[in-house]
Amino acid sequence: MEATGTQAGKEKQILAAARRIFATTGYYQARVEDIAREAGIGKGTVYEYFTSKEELYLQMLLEIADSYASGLAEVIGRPGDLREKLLGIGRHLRDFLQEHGQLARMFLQDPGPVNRKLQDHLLQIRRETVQQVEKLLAAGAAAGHMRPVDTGVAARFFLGGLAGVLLPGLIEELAPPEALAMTVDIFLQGIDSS
Amino acid sequence: MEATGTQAGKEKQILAAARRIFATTGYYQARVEDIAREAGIGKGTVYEYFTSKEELYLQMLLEIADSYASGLAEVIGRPGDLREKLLGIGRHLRDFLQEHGQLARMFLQDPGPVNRKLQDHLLQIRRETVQQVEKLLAAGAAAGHMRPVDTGVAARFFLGGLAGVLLPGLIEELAPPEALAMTVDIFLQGIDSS
DNA sequence: AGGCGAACTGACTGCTGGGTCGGATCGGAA
DNA sequence: TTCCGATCCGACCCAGCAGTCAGTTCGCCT
Repeated sequence: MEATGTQAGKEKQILAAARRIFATTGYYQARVEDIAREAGIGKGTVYEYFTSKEELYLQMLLEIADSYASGLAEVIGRPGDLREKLLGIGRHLRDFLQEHGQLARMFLQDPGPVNRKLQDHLLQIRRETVQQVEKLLAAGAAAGHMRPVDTGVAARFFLGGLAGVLLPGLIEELAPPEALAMTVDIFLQGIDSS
Repeated sequence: MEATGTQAGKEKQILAAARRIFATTGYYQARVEDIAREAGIGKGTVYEYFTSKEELYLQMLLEIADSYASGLAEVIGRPGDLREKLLGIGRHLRDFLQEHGQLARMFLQDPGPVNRKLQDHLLQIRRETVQQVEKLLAAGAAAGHMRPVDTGVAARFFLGGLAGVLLPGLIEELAPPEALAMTVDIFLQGIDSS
């Protein structure tokens, strides 16, 4: 009764613990008992809320993926010019990586029964993201000053480049704060036609 | 005696089998027995050549990583202007992903005792790659027409962007052949100052 | 107080799979 | 042909852990 845990909150509690444990050890090395301990409950209780380790893992990743996707959509929806929006996307990605850095790499984890089920969902999110950026670029093209590059390639290049600049910051050394703006600027000049 | 396997060749044989099995199932799902079967030998024999599953895995990944790194250095060393070299890097990455697509994601796999030991080596390779590209860019800057962007950010942006354009081709749909050149062009214009 | 169901628990079970090892097989030297 | 070391093999051993379940505690109602 000392920890947070009023009835339905227990599920959240377990998910949060799972996030921490899975993030540090990965799926296979994580023991359900560790997650239970981290959540301050008994192992059996985990199975009152989730039918299996795999299901718990799935639930956790989907939750995170969805929060990322909806956050991104919100950022893109905010008013502003192209540069402002691209910066917003970058910031959103940066914040996400800061919070879920270790978990993010799990989206690229090895295949297997666990991830098979995730693939469709994650692919869907990725497609949507690319499409949203494409739409931004198409709008920019319509507004004039943009040379006629393939928006699909440009969108993927931009997103991949962002990851290339931001992700290493977590595993290598911290990316300087101005790296984000630089990236956007290089990209913008890259597609500019003025 | 039907398969290839003359003495020292057996180690290569096992490594090749390991590559195939690990690529399809990932580290944890792969059973040593499967690898042995795939290599056409008994499970015990695997342990004549490798002390453990983990060591076999490590050996395999390091081999691939090194072949990637040395191939890249060779490509960069070839004479040609900046555009030609960047294209070469892209082609090299594309070919590598085509051959080792599934394994490539393993470099980003979950943490744990297995990968800990790899981290330094892979980080080293990544740093070298970034530095080599930085050097190319610095040379381009010296040669004149290039605005003064941070070469570190630009290099990471370029490499990440390449991966963003090429990797999805494997998991999503095939990247069109011209995507590579487009990527390089966008990037080049992005850093151009003429 | 007392009774009841819901929530919780961790000792226990069964299985999976890494690593071992005694014995089989091979191939070349004498 | 015989012998011997090197190589190969897979049945066996056992540690680790997901999932179960019989028993306990909790908290609410009467």
